[in-house]
Amino acid sequence: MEPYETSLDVAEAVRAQSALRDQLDLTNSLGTAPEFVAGLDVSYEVDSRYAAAAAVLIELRTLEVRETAIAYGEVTFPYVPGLLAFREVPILREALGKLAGRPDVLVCDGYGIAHPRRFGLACHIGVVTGLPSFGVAKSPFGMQFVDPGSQRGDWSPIVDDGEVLGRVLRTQAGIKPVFLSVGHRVGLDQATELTLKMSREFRLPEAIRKADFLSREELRRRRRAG
DNA sequence: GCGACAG
DNA sequence: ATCTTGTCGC
Repeated sequence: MEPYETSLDVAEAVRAQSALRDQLDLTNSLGTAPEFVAGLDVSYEVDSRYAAAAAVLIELRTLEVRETAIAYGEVTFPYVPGLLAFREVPILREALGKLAGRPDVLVCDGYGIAHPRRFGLACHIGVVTGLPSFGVAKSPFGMQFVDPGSQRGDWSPIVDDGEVLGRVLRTQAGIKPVFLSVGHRVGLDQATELTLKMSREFRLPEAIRKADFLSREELRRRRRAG
């Protein structure tokens, strides 16, 4: 069974998710100094059927963009909370495949293991690419947490059923925090460190921000072209 | 049964 | 996610 074939219904997707979860590696395999991160994001047309995905490769040391890639196409799977990956992974992989450079780690707009079935978008992307990955989400997704301190770098645990699944992390003083969780082959401390490193100026990590802008720009460009 | 619900 | 104006603030 192909993990993301277009004909899956919700029940089949849940089963496919469960099968993929068996391949999840929660061990940190990032070295002390990863060099390149690829940020991923998807923007949708108004009809929510066609979308643009962006992959932005940035150099961690400088936060400068090294390379970008775009994919555009129809998204068939509906948005179902907990199954976002079945909607976004195919087009994200297409964008990723256009990158010539190889990222050391991927950052997704969404959740990793802080997920109802412990297997969010960042886990999917990590497992299917084999690359280390983690997720940075903008809203709680029903997760239980207490507000972290107001300073940059302050965090509090995301807990579900007594399990620590991630962190609510303040990336900018006095600004709404982000919701961090690991995807694949990355430790929570490493993901936290990378997120802070990439969020020097804004709430969201640069790689995700750039991917967001780029995918939106692609939609605008196509609208203007016809 | 009803509301909540990453993007 | 996306539809949307003005507005407050640096």
